[in-house]
Amino acid sequence: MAVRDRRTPVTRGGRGGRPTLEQVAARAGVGRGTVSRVINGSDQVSEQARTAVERAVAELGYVPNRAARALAAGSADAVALVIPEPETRLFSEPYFSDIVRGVSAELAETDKQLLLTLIRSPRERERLAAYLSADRVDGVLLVSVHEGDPLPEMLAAMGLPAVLNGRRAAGEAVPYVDSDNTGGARAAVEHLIGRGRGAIATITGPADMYVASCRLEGYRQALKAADRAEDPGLVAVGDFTEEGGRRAMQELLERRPALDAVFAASDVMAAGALQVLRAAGRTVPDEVAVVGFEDSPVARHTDPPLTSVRQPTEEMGRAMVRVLLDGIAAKDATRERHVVLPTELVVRASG
Amino acid sequence: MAVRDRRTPVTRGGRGGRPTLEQVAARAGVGRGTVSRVINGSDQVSEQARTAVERAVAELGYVPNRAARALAAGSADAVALVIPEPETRLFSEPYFSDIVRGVSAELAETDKQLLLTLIRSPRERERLAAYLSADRVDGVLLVSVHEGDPLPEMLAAMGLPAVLNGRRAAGEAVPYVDSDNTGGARAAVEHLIGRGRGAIATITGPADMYVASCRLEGYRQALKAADRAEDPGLVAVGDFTEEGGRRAMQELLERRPALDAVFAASDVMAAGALQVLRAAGRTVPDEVAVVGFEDSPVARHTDPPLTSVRQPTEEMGRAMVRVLLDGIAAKDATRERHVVLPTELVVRASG
DNA sequence: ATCACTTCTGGGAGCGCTCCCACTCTACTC
DNA sequence: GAGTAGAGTGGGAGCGCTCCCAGAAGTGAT
Repeated sequence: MAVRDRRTPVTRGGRGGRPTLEQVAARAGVGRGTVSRVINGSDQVSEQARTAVERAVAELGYVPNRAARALAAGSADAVALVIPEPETRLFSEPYFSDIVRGVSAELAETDKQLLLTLIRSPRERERLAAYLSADRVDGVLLVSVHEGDPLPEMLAAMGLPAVLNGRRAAGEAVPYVDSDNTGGARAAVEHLIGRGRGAIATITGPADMYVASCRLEGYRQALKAADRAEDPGLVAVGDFTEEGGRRAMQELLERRPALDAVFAASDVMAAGALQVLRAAGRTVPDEVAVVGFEDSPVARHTDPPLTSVRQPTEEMGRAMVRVLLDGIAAKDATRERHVVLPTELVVRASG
Repeated sequence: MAVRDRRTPVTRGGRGGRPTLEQVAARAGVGRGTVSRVINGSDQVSEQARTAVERAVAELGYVPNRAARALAAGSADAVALVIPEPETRLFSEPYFSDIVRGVSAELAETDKQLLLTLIRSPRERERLAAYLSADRVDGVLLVSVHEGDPLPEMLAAMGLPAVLNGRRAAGEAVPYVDSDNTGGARAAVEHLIGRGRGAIATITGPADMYVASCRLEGYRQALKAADRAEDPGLVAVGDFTEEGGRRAMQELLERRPALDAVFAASDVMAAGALQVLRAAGRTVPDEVAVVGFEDSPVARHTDPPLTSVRQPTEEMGRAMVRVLLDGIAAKDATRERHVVLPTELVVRASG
């Protein structure tokens, strides 16, 4: 007689007695191994056994227990989406929502789960690594990591695959998915040139942000391609906020009153610029054309609606997952996994 | 000789050999049970043992293996945030972002993980229940569930605690956290009345949505409280989209050209109304005052900026988690868990 | 019929925890 | 000094899987 009856033989904690793999095996008249093989799509199973198991699974409504599987297999079947959330409420931006949608969509085709982690304090940041290390996730998607953030390197050291959205700097080593910021900016400015604008100003993001420098680079490329000299007086630095956009526009107006176009490195800054232009009595787009970047909802609600550069945000989310899964599968080789997706200019009334 | 050397004694799959509870026990010179007790904060541990274990944990950098814990304890230490995502890209709305932030913030204090699940097809919807049932989560947060959706009842039948954000209908039985839609609408309309507006129109949401009827009810209450008769001609039905707002405004203008105020049940519809008013040559707020609902970013970027009713969205997220954890803890009693949070009127230039 | 493969298959062992029983101490009480 | 509670503790059993090793069955060549 076995010594086992202090606990009810039925499942203890969880929701009602879900069937186990063992029960499926019994019902199908096969061994556990065979059921496991069928569940995991091994081809080392006879058709007969397969059908028997599949029927049993259906009849019992069997769903594998994730924890048990993770424990036995040593993998988590989950990836984490980590979003550092500094003072600004970055996550509120539709940009992130779109990324999440893409991620979720692509992940739905796997049976991996999506674990959402917002980091809102340095303390949480520290605990994160420990959390992630405890065999809880197979990989990490990092959104909006800033230059100098040690997280990617920490993950790499732990051997945890990771993917960034956006490069932290030129020559980013960690796998990433980015949009073609330079090309997008260039297209925007070329559009302005094509419309006959002569004095095209730009409001950039902070100089130490790589996106910002890419977009500025695009602006320069377009000017150069059109054989125009670049006038430093037409470049003002913003900080990706509306207020920053206002200040920068003010500055530009003072320095170069004759400007007839502005390319802002973000829609929000463009919105700020629009306000200043109006206050200064300049009509948009007649006297000054304005183009933004991102094609956020804001762009549709400014007056006039903003011409802007659209990023394939959702697709970026999807691509991130593909790159990550790739990295998880190839566990060893740190093969170059860099994806840059094209942007698209959306022309509206502002320029 | 034991029969165990076909597999390396070291951990197999996962990232490098993380220490196990057993190793911590050995190092601290205690049994597994004691370590477990310390980790889980039991008070049945002597100070001496506790310190020894704590030191060992620190020295080894021990982090409990989640899968093992879940398997042994029969609980998942995770909750799912389920977001049905119909045609409209609901998730992009800042509203959801804010909910997520609240949820995440509140959850960070527990050691539960947040699992994000977007449902974008009926097929995914069907698979969801099976997924959730496999002991994968301890509870479910449901965002934006529509009337007639069987999900909450399915979860209840499975014994899985769930919390809704927003009621599906009056007398909602499932635990929920909602904002005071009626009160918010009432405050908005009272504000309009207080500013001396005489013919106050309203653009409502779809009649079959409970939120919509609540906001309409608030409109009515305010009129009644001011002893004003309600004019059906001043009520137009929208659908929470910008286009719907435009149509409704058009309709109102045709029916009641003399109206001098509009309360729209959402900012987006208010934005649409604003466009129509401008096209019709009406100045806002001089000739017509406009108030929206939600205080979304759109409200800050319309021209003029929109007076709107702010919901404590992030706090709603937090409250949802609290209610859910409560439900998980009290596994049996389906005690009334209904929370309604107050709103706040944010006055801007539009009315 | 025999041997060597190849394909399938059952089931033991073990993943790292939590639970809980049995047991050892201490500190009181009478 | 025996008797009775606790308070603390160790460790066996088991959670539901995956892995992998032996074998059983089937196939073809000799």
